[in-house]
Amino acid sequence: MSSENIETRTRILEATVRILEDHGGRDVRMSDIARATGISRQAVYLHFASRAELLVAATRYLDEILDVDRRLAPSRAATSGTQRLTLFIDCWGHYIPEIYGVAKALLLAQETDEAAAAAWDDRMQAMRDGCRAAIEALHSEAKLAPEWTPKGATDALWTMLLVPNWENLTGNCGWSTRQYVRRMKTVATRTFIKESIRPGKK
Amino acid sequence: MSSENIETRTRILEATVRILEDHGGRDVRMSDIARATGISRQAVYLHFASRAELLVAATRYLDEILDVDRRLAPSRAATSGTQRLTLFIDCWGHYIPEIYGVAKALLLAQETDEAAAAAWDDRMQAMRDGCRAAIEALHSEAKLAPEWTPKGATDALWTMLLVPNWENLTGNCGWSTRQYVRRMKTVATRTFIKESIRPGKK
DNA sequence: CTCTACACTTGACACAATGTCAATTGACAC
DNA sequence: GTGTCAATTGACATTGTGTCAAGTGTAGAG
Repeated sequence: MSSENIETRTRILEATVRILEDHGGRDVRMSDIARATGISRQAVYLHFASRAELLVAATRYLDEILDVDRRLAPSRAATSGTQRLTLFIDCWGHYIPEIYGVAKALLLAQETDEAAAAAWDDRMQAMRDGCRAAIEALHSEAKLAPEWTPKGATDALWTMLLVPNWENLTGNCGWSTRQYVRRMKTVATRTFIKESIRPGKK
Repeated sequence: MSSENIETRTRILEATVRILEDHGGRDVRMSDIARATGISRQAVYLHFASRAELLVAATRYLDEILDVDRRLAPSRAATSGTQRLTLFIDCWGHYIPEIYGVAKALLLAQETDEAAAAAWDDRMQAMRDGCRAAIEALHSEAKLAPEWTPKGATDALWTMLLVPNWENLTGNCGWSTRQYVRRMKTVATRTFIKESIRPGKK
């Protein structure tokens, strides 16, 4: 039955997300996912053509559950560029830890797999759009620091917020999510907002 | 003869560095290195126990050639924290493109190999020391922005300067080395130096 | 001149993990 | 009952690392 089909597919995705979170996205084989789902390794291939396709589907599945659009609403509704920037960092900083396992797996798969690379790239471009929107908002209010063009500032902000940086700061440097959010706001505020009108600490 | 031995070893390292630079550190197999050296694949294992060991040796070999210590001298000799910070970024920004191929290969190997991970980590800790020295210099002159502790600022500066960020900015964002250096100085200066005494654009 | 040492070669193989293929099982629907 | 379809089992191709064993060629030592 087709509902069986879909049910199994969903069970695979659930197991994939769970096991990737557990293992931080590393050392998870197709056979591990199959075992966690309770089916044979080959059965996974009846639903997903390749490991990369499964990872991409798991990413989408997780995003649906986490409801990214709703999370981004506050930033989109911001009444100033400064607010938009800090609310975006808030949103992103709390989002990363929830997707980290799956994101890391995709990030690793990206090195060897075209499809995974494209999926990751697509995701990161969406994040870049959020950065650009915040920078554009600042720019249109003439609050962007004079050293920056909107494009340069977007590049810099985007890069700072990339997952490997979060990984380094929370993993190797021991920052908490709270510290990450607070300090990335500090970096972004100090770096991009013209000092004459810069607000004090949040 | 032992000199033959060392000569071959050096030829392998030369070929490794060359081929890694050519390929941006990706898709370089032991057999490719052997072919580029002009020996059999197995002969490479007579000189290096594993791919990771070869990559680590290639990194050291390249560092010898590039004379990292000499390059760092200006930053070390800086008379102010601000100068130390910007000279460090200068040095680092011009160093990365020269080591990128080998660094990227080590970075990729790191994901699957303990020894490569340790070697990379060691290298990055050395870079972190440079960051810490610059931040400490600022701190001791009371020029560090009040939002930051020395440790937090070191973490943040270190993370910003990591290789994957350079990769994203120069690769995906199209920044030149000149732009990278200039803009990273802007980010670091604006982020970490107390505004009352911050200098104008370099 | 021969013996030995040594770097290197050739070819075969173990090992992981992905992905493919073919034959089979079991359940449900008509 | 028969066909359909998901899933199973087991075998196999592939790719790259790393290991092993036997053989080649050269150079120095006796």
